Amino acid sequence: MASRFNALKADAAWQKVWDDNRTFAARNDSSKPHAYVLEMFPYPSGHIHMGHVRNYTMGDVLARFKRMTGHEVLHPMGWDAFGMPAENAAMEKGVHPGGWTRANIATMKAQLKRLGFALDWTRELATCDPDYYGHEQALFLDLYASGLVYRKESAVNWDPVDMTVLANEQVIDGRGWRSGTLVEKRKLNQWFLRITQFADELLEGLKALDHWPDKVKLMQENWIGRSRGLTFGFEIAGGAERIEVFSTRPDTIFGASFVAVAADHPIAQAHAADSPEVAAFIARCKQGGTTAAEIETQEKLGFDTGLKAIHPLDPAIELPVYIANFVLMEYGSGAVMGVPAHDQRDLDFARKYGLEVRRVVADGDKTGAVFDGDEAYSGPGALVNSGFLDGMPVEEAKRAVIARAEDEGWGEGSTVYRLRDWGVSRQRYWGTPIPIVHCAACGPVAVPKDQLPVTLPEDVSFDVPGNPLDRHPTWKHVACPTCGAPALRETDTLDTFVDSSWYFIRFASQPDDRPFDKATVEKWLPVGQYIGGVEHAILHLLYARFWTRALKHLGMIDVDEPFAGLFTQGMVTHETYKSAAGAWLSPTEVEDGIETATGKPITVGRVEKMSKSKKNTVDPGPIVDQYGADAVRWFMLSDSPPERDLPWSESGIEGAWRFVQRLWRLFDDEKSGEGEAKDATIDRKLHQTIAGVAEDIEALSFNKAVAKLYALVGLLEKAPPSASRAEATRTLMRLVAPMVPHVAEEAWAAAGHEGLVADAAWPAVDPALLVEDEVTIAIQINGKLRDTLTLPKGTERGDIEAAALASDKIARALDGKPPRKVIVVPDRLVNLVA
RNA sequence: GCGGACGUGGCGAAAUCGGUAGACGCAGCGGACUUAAAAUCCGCUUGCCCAACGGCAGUGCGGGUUCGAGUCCCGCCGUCCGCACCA
Repeated sequence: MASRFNALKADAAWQKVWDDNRTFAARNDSSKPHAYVLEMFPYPSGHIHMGHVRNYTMGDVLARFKRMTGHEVLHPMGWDAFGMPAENAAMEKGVHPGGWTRANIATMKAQLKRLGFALDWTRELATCDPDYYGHEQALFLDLYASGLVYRKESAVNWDPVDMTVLANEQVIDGRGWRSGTLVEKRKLNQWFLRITQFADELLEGLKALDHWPDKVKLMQENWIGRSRGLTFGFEIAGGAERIEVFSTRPDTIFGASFVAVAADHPIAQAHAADSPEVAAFIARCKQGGTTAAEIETQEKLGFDTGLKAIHPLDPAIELPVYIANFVLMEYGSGAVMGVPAHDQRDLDFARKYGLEVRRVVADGDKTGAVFDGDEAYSGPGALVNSGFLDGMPVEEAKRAVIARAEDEGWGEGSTVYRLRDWGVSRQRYWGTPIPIVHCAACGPVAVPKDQLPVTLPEDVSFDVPGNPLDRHPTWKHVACPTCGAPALRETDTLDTFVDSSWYFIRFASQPDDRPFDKATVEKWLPVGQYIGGVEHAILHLLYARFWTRALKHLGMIDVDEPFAGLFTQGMVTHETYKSAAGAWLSPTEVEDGIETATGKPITVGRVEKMSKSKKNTVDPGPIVDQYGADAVRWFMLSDSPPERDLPWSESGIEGAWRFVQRLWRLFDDEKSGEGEAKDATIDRKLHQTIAGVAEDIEALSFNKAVAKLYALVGLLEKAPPSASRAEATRTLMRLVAPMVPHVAEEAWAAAGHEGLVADAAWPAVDPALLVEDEVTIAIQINGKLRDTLTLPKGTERGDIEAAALASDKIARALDGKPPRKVIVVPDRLVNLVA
């Protein structure tokens, strides 16, 4: 008598059992091998979205599987709780960022629990809790003491109407999001972490990360951007000044036709003092925001200073010196030589200002000095029109120029990085206060550790733009810790990326009196498998790697890399809908191509990332209530490979729900207990599935594991009763347990097992059952399939060939002519070349 | 602008080492069961040609290497992601 699986009831019951038994609490001192499975912790925005569900389901399957294969598993959860949205909510709704955040955490925690994740909630943390950020302040001061923290001027987006700093996100089409005014760059004194000191280590360390996606390693490599080149000086005609430039293409030095400096280069600044025109041009360069995309896509502008730079290899050549808006003060020395023929940006600039374009690298048979066209040539070739370099290939010429510069003393070979130091100052309230006091007499002074945490004041207002900490009546006024004189607290807070740069360490070890215990951390780290969105491929992951190395540098931890394995999952997407009137419609407002409210037909748009603006989001809450946690989890794992986008669909979740019911019927089916005969087909399929699913889960190829389980279930459903069928059905409970744990527990208990399936061992594989004794062999003529044969595995080449030639279809296709050549791949195919 | 990826039926995909393209799921179509519906079960399902046997084409586009290419190489096109103050 097949009953229905009541997901609502079973979900709640088993979740309570896991909670009551503290089934998923990790024990630091367990003798089992340790496994640390971590998903990127969420920002508490208010509700769990499908992306979270997908991310945490993947980690959960792995965590549960690791437990079943004998590991002590750490699978924690927490909250990346500082950030701008809380302040925006405060401005819009008049709520306190802290209250808003904590309410969101409560909501989202309940939603996560509803999905039955095997999480160790005893280690839950929120970064906005002083118990967390106080330890972070201590770590910041350790870095400060070791010289890894410093202060310098750096540009921010400035809204001149609201008189406030804007995040890049708050700059829309070059304008402040509230005021609508054009944004400017403004310099502020800010705190920086010396990540560049670790540039080389961070680059070299990538090589050891075998379980990271190649694309992420490549992106980090390009981001760090190590390049070897020549740093050299141009003398200025008739002056004492010298301009130092860096070039990765010193070989093209005879092709230089201008020198360009950044707007905030000292030479530009010096000339601004004498010339209103220069000052005006520099002011123009300050327009616009600070993002690389904005700077590099804006029109390339230059201003001829009238200065002439003397070519170091030929004093007769004088190059004009421009101030240019595309040269960055942060990279190299803030000045470049322009070689238009072999760099696209330089070519655009030269054509615009009518500068010489001289070919110095041969492009095939094009060797003339006059360079036509608007496409720079950056490929390989021999040097031409370059004096002593003529005829050398590019790499040799680079070495020759560097050698000569070092010989003659006007330059030297150097390595520069694209990576810049990490600016961590934020002019905002809802973040970790930077534990520094500014004293007129003593300068910046670290807050003594026994005075930590420096906590955020609760009584703040968001009715006017700007940083509430800065205008708070009392908070920033303190005595200098060194001399006792009246002083001011730093009112900037830390970038939230600092919070997420060590949370995985605090998960592993959480003493009250210090950030972590070294020995305990080393039991768990590195994280075995880290899972999250690819949008974090560079910044978060690089900062966390840096922070780990910095702690090692301080002797606080003996770990090089925080994440041994990394997986970046795709987004959850959904169709978009528009009403007849052209407004976006949410999926709940649409049924069968009709807008429910108006009865009018709708337009179905592209499948896109779920977003509020397109209204194509699906709230997991009601879906879980309707279909149960297992169906939602199963859907998240099915069909799409985890690194690719997953299109959410109503029919898809229904299919997943039907599968959970099918499983239950199979488990509940009384005939599975009957019969004594063995069934070799089932035995073989079962063991292939055990091995295959294990392999797929380890590789995070959940979609493939799902397909294998479907195939096994399909076979069992159709099979007549037998001992093999009964055993396979019982074994199946453990195979699906990591993915659909609630129905698995229910069936496990109903079958009379003691204990939980969550604590059961992964079934053992009989290797003898993994191999097939017969194989299907394809017979091709000229690579085209003409017939297939079933032969015993391991049949000899000659016998395979004979069997192939004996086929009627083959004989007909060959039309009596013997093949010219026969290729036999044992156990695979025969290809006859006619 | 720079950097990274992806592209296979109506849809999500599979093909792990260059060896039978489309496993598995969704949708669709036909059938069984039912007074009816739901649920469930069975069958079909890349396109074109053929009564059938079967044949031809086919993995974004154009070339190439190979007995054999979704897979390797060269050149395009399209889509998506990141770019340092969103998290």
